[in-house]
Amino acid sequence: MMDWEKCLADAGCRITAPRRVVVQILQGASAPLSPQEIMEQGQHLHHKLGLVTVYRTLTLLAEFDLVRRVHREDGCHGYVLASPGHQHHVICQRCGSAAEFPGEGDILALIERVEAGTGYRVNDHLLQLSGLCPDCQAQG
Amino acid sequence: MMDWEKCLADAGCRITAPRRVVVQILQGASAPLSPQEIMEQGQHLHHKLGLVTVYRTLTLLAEFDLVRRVHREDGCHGYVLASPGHQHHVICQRCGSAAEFPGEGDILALIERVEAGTGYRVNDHLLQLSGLCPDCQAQG
DNA sequence: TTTTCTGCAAAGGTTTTGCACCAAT
DNA sequence: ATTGGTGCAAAACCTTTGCAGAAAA
Repeated sequence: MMDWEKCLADAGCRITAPRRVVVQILQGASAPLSPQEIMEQGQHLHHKLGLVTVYRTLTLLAEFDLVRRVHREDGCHGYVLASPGHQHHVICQRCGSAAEFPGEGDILALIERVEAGTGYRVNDHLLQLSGLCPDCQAQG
Repeated sequence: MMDWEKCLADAGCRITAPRRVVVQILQGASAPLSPQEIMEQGQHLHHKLGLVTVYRTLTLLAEFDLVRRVHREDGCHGYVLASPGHQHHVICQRCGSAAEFPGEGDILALIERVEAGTGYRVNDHLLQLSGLCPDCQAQG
């Protein structure tokens, strides 16, 4: 239905019920979800869904850049659907909701300065902001 | 001897041999070390050093911002001594060495733009670059 | 039919907790 | 002497792996 299916199919991967469920849950999520959370929510749609399959599906989706992995304070990883061109997230410290922002321009300028200053060649970057979403700010 | 001791002592914490060892190992490290690695190296200085104590020491040091936690590809966390004002690191993907860079100026500008664009209030940020250090670039 | 995927069970690795002993103040 | 720290063992996690059965192509 969506082009993640084409993306997987072109690579010789099969479109299965568990994979559809994982994507569907992520599509309805406003915050990064842990594999555990994806399984719990996904079992309402496919009650046989196992945690191992969720992990394997997320790994697969991540290989195709269809999902992005973010670090959560609680130690496990969260996953969000990747929208092309918007590679970074702000995560609310209170309710966990996430918003994307485009930051490539600023980052590239920073990276150039770092390369000049340190001598390192920078291939990748991890940028994640945290704070309070508008709703949680209003609730004081 | 150094001011981390004063920092802990002022907070009512004791200066013990294991804590001295953890700090000493981190002082001699050029790359972020995992708790396991800190324990292994630290046991040359204090052979009774236990992994649990390393974890607790790192947690304590992190509370005082004396040490910074970075994410490693292998899933565990790495720790580096924090130098005030230089809050970010570039990590070499090949040899693991790390360099610090000051990026506050660029980051603050970015954060202001994100706050304006998303409505979130940003309290904290995680920025970590990875690439190749000068030595590893030279080695092809 | 053939190959891939799934799900269970079990293992692997990191990090945390409980508790008795030890050490810094 | 008190209080806090240490280290062991064991628990609690998150995540990965092996394998037989199920499902997609």
